[in-house]
Amino acid sequence: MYLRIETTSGLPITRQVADQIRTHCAAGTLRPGDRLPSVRQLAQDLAINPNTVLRVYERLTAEGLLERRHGDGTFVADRLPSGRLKAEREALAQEIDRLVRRAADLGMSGEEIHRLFDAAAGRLRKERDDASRKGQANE
Amino acid sequence: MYLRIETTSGLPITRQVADQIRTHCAAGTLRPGDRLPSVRQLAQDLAINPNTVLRVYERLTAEGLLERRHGDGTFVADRLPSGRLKAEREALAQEIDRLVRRAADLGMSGEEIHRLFDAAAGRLRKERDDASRKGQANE
Amino acid sequence: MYLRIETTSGLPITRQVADQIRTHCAAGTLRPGDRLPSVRQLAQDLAINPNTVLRVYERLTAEGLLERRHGDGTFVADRLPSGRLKAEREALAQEIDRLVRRAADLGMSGEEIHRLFDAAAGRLRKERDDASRKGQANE
Amino acid sequence: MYLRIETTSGLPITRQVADQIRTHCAAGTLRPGDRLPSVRQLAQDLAINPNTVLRVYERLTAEGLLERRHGDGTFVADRLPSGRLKAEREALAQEIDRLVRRAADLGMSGEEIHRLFDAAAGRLRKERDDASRKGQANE
DNA sequence: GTGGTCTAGACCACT
DNA sequence: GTGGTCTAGACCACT
Repeated sequence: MYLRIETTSGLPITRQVADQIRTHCAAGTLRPGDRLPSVRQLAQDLAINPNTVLRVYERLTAEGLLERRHGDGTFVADRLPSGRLKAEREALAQEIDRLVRRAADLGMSGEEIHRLFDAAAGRLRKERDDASRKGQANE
Repeated sequence: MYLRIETTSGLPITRQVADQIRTHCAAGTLRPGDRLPSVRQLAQDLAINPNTVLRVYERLTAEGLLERRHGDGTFVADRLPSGRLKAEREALAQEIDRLVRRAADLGMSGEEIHRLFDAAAGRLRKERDDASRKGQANE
Repeated sequence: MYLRIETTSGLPITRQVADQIRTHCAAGTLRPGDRLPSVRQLAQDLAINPNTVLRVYERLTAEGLLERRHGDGTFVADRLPSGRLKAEREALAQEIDRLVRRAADLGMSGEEIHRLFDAAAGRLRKERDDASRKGQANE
Repeated sequence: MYLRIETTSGLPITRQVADQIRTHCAAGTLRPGDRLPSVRQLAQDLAINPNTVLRVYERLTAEGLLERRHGDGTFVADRLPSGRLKAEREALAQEIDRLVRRAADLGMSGEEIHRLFDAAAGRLRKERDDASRKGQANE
């Protein structure tokens, strides 16, 4: 599970982390019963305060997405609320709307945007290839 | 100048409004010397509190993007800080990065994203066509 | 709305405060649309940390019992989740169960417990009479 | 000695177990020199972690209520701290206060509370009768 | 004024 | 080790 915080995005840290966990649950990268990193561990990985992670876990637990077991750890709920993937895709579509609107305001053509998309997709593919190759090398 | 607020985006209202004004200045939709809507007017249009608009105008004035003329109104600065367009395009590229990353996490292919983008672009074109046709009718 | 914290009860402060607000909502002492004390105000009244109050309001909002309006205040939700009163009465019955069990373990007779109940009820009646008389005097 | 844990009460498990042992010592159900269940046994009976039981025994030993004899077991102290029963009854009276207050907040009359109490007492009597009858059968 | 986010740190409860 | 509660305090966003 890759999580990352973008300081430039303007979104509160808690929102960014929660969104990404929601995405992973919807996509199946996180499955029912999976253990999440401990509060302290994730806080250290993301270089944020443990209370901030705790707040995210609390909210997602209230949403029914996670389960916290005292003294044991935090887990993806056994029975995920339904319709997650659809909701996530709709949220994504809405973000694409926003982005296209902004690109249009900047006077970019459709082709330019497609090119930016492709460049971003390429960068991501490369980044993840590198990561997995490195992972193999470590084995 | 089209401005809109998305309550679902998670971004603070001030940030959304400021970003859009910055974009318009960078793109040339707003040009040096152009008058912005009055604080009260914009607040009413966006259905937000005037103080929120005021804070945006203050912030953009501090950035050198706007000029407030006492008793007259708020205007785009005569001499815009340079490099705005480039900065805006870079910010956009970064958002596209984030979005592609999220789409990938949701298990979407590059083609699917392009399709979503085209749909969004189509919707926007239609919306603006309608708006301008309606505008002509009003003249 | 009377709220009080008992340090001897062993229950976390957040739980005590949340329980009492739930009770008031179920009983109708707090009605849909009613404004709650501000986070800072309630924190001061109860002599606890504002973050603690905030956490209570957050949880009850997630439960659908309260609504927070940014920059405005916290309110009882317009449409309360149904079945609150029944749930509260059941919770109370369960507590009475616990208490009777403990009294029995202490070797108290049924009559003794009834007498304790009556004494407690008398004390409370007197306390609230005094409070309302004082309230009238202040007018 | 009957012990039970209520997950709905909001009280920490350690507190619940310790309270009940204190009650039994005050009431004389547990007498000086009596052997308590082993840490593992009690943990198994209550379906909790042995460390949790251990912490309770440690705490009550520090209070002077229990004595741990290395390699032998845990026992009620030979000389119990004085005034236990009175303290327990006062704690109970305080809980009744809390409960009456909450019932009043829920708009219940004194009669209703008495009725709830009688129902609870009846249930408990039946439960213990059944348990002792079953116990005789086992002999 | 109102709520919201985040950090830092102490101490507790459960496995 | 794990999560949970609470305090203190800084700074931000919205009415």
